[in-house]
Amino acid sequence: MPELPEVETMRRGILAAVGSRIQSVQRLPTHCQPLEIVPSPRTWQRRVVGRTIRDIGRAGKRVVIWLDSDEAIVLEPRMTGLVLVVDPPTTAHLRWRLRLAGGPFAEILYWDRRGLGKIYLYRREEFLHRYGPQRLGPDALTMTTTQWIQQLGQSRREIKPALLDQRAAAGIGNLYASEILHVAGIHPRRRCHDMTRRQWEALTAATQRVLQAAIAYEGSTLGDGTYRNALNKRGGYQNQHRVYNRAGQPCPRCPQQTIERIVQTQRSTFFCATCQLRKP
DNA sequence: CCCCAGTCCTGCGGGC
DNA sequence: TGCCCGCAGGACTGGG
Repeated sequence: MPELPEVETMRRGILAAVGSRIQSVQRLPTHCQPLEIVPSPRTWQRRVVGRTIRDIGRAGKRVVIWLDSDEAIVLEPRMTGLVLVVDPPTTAHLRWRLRLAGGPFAEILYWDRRGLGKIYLYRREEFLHRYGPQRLGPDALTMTTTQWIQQLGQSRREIKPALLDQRAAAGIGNLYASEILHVAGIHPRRRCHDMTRRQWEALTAATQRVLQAAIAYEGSTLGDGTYRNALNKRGGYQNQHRVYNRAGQPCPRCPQQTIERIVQTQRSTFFCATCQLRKP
């Protein structure tokens, strides 16, 4: 479930590791396979051990650890991955460990219950190709109205599935797509090419408002309690959700109406049919 | 090119 | 009570 706010929280949680030196890198017990780690463990040793962490960034929903060798470790948590500097929720699903020296953290851990996540090691050119503008759109947090219209203004798709397309905008997932459209007052089935400039402006503002607030609350920890920050603490934004997982409950903007759940491209969408109009 | 369905994976909750 | 099935949705693949 980690989307932009959760991954940004992970990034901030390990940011103080900048300047630390990597003492070892380990794949943890094989009984928690499969977790794809590319390339081979030997290559990891050779290219990573002894390097210093120069910067920690984010590429959409991935944490990027930049080394002084100009290589990047990319942590892609997908559904249930966590990046931790303290003991994980369980030892069973601990997948990967970076031991550090010379900074505040002894280690950075990667834990993943379902194991859908991935970890990559890229040289700068590989990274730029992999996450270049062809593969990954502008970061949703700072995207402008002009960029939104450039990316999706001509598309005949419905807006909600389009928000999940990482080539259009990087970082939005299923939860925040519904939240953003409710704040913007846009119907999830509205076609992109039918949206007015005023609606794109509303979408831009809503995206920034929702994602920034979610970051301030350190992300959303849903009912299963999986998502945690780097210190294994829950996020708080789930208490601010307007529509997500709230089918049948009153709309926060028009309390006499109830939130509806529909399915678009095999994924749940939550919205209010009264204040999210299909027409402008 | 554009878009959608299928795939991976685990834990949980509903139904019987 | 115990079992089975469906569902949750990240990113990617294959195909219409």
